Amino acid sequence: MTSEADLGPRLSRRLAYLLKRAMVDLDTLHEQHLRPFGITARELAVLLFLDGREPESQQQAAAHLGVDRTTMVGLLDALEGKDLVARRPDVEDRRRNVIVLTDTGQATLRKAMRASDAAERQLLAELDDREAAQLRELLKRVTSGRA
Amino acid sequence: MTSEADLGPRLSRRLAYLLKRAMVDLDTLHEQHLRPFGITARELAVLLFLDGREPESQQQAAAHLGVDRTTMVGLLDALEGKDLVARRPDVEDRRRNVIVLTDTGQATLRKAMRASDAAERQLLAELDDREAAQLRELLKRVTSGRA
DNA sequence: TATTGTTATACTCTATAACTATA
DNA sequence: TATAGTTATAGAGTATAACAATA
Repeated sequence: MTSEADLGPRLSRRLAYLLKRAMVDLDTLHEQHLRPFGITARELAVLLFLDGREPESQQQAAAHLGVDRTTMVGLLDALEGKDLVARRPDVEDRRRNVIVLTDTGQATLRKAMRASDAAERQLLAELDDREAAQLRELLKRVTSGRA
Repeated sequence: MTSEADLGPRLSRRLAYLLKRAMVDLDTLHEQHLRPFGITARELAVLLFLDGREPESQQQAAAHLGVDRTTMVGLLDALEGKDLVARRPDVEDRRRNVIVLTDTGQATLRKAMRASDAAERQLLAELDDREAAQLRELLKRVTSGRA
């Protein structure tokens, strides 16, 4: 999926290679599984983030998601164009837009999350349930150390 | 390192997030640890790849590494400019350049690999040796399924 | 005619600067 | 004066097309 030929063990055992390879493969799987819903993995992440929160302004959401506010504009343009989110003027500060999921957004989120779960399962197809949980747990500990 | 604020458990437990986060963190660590040697993680990968092989043409190397041949030109320009690799005209097919590590390239490779090992150890600082090996093994099995 | 290395061009992604409307 | 959203612009990074030398 990433490379067709052998890189040799010295390179293919490096952590950077293994992580990148897994990420690229998961990206490809997400692309396949999310295609029916017309959204990208990144857009799904935005929907999932908005769903679990009190309504926030564009900039608050952008800061939390770690994207630039100018990038957020385009991201929301796309999602709004698909009627998955709505921008509502903030009544208390009319400079701000409050971002909310539409009903369609809610429904799409539920279905797309099942598709994403399927993509993850396919990535981990070689592992049994205990090993899959172990991998997730180890990765979580690795990243949380530098929260 | 990646995000300053909490994303909520629904998002921060996704495999895509965990993998990307680990990769970005490792990139940052590599940047720090490799700075003294004046090379990037990607350039180190090229050096490591060349070291374990019979001399190959630019295109063969590019294909193995999964980069475009036009991208390879710039990559080798940079490495050649630092006197880490050399292009030698292939005596049997004068269209080709054979790529070899210079002595400086060999020495830099050895030192940079130790730095890369240190970057990996720092990424996995929260894990003990057994867990670190486990993570590596699980990732290897995940990716090798789609070789 | 096809292929290697190269250069020129275009495309994507993202960030910086500038504009507007509100505060 | 400062801030939220937006737009315009510029910068990396990479891919496609075109070119010169060689096969």
